[in-house]
Amino acid sequence: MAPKYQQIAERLRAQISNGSLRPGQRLPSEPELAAEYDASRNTVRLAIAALTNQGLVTSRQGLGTFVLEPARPFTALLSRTKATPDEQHASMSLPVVSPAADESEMVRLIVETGSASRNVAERLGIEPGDQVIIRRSQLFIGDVPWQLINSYYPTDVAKGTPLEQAGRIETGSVGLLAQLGYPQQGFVDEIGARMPDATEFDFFKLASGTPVIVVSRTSYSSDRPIRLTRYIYRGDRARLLRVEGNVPDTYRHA
Amino acid sequence: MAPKYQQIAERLRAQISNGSLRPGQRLPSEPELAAEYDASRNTVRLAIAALTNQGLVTSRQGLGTFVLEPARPFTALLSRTKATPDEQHASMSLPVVSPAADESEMVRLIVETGSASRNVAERLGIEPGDQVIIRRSQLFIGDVPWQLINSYYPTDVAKGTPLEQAGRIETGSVGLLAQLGYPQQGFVDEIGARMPDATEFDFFKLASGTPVIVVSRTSYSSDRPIRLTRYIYRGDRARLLRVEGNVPDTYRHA
DNA sequence: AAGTGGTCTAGACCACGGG
DNA sequence: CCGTGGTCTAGACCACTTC
Repeated sequence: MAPKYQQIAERLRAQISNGSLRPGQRLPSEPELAAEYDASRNTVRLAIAALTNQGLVTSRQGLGTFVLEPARPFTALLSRTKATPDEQHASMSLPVVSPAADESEMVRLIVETGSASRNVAERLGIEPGDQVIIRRSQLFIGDVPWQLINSYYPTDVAKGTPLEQAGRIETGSVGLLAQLGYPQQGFVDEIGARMPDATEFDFFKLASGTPVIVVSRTSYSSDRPIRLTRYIYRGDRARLLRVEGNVPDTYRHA
Repeated sequence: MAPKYQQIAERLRAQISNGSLRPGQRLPSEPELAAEYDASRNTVRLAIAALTNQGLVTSRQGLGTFVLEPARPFTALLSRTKATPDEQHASMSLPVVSPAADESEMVRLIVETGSASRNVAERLGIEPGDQVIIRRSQLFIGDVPWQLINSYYPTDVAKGTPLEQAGRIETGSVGLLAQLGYPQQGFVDEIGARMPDATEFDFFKLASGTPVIVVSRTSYSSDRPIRLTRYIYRGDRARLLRVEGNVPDTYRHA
């Protein structure tokens, strides 16, 4: 015999998946559910908490609890079959293939100096606590928060360069690094998922229970790491696409 | 003024991050915390639920609530600079680089026939509901559940072949497909993250709040999809590694 | 003002794990 | 046995939204 709150959650889940509770629709209020299932309001709230953690519903004070729309994922390319390495590295962000890349728009860029955490130091080949120059960007597609980008540069690479200033880098940061004597010759991507921190939670307006995907790209020039870039996406709306070998052109799953 | 349960959560979070509560250590019991913070036990439980959802602690009935060990991630390779395409595709699973691949061990393989979901059908170029042959594997590293692999084959490809039988494929499934007239010529990877379903939750013995990473690989032969393989990892212990261009050999971050 | 979810209390009994 | 977390109740008051 499953606990009562799990039974209530199961009934509501079933109503959501069979369509009798549609996306956007309001659930019965907590007192109504309590009466319907002969339970206390706290027990009903336990059931709703379970559904919230699974990303099925979201509650708003004063309004009610609503079935979430299934997320339409955006897709970012990790590689392109036909792009030259230059093209592939020119853009600061990973290219977006769906929907149209034109909608992409950067709205905020913060440049600051900080000390390297253990993880950052390890990848940049410096000591934890060493100064690094950090460029933080927030990108939107239309008005939807799409990704956070945090780039870390060793001080000896970026000190006294336009990288230290806020504002767009006209030639692209890869081009600028090449001009500075650090042509990008390769990179390593590490891909992981975790629960968001408070900043990420707020930026993406996440529902509780939604993870983020993190792509950590360490770029190298002549065997020396020159940059670490972290691309952070909300897990429920991002798909990373990678193509290898010959595949038909019809792989663009919406 | 933040709600009391958030204040309690914040205090406990601070004790965890500053080391006064160490990984593996038991938290004070719920009645003790209630007394310490002059709160009811339900309020303490709200605070603990918040920490659980963030993957910081886990509770076990009859024992207590414990600070989780920070996960030591395993790393799987999405690409290798020096491997030939054949080497790269020979293994059913993505190669593990850390720790030693020798520890990898498959313990369970189930082969069944089912009907294609919308997502599977779309990628295999068939109709939803069409029959597909499904091979499900569970892999461990040592005795740690490491990944789930679900492979979907169109019936006209796999019907009457060893793919339909349980048991290892001696030449590797890619070699077998080539013998059957479907040499693998390319693939598309789609990478995403989501919260686990019940099967995944049990297999990985996940704590509430841990996402899974899913790599969906569609393999093509002569412009025709011949297989869809889903590699499912627990998000807190998996890192996917991808190398492009020339990088030093020291990128093996433990 | 009325209805919603958010927070909180002070109890109760149950299920599990270890001595 | 006892102490742990798991479930559940029946209230209360607060904060937010809409009318």
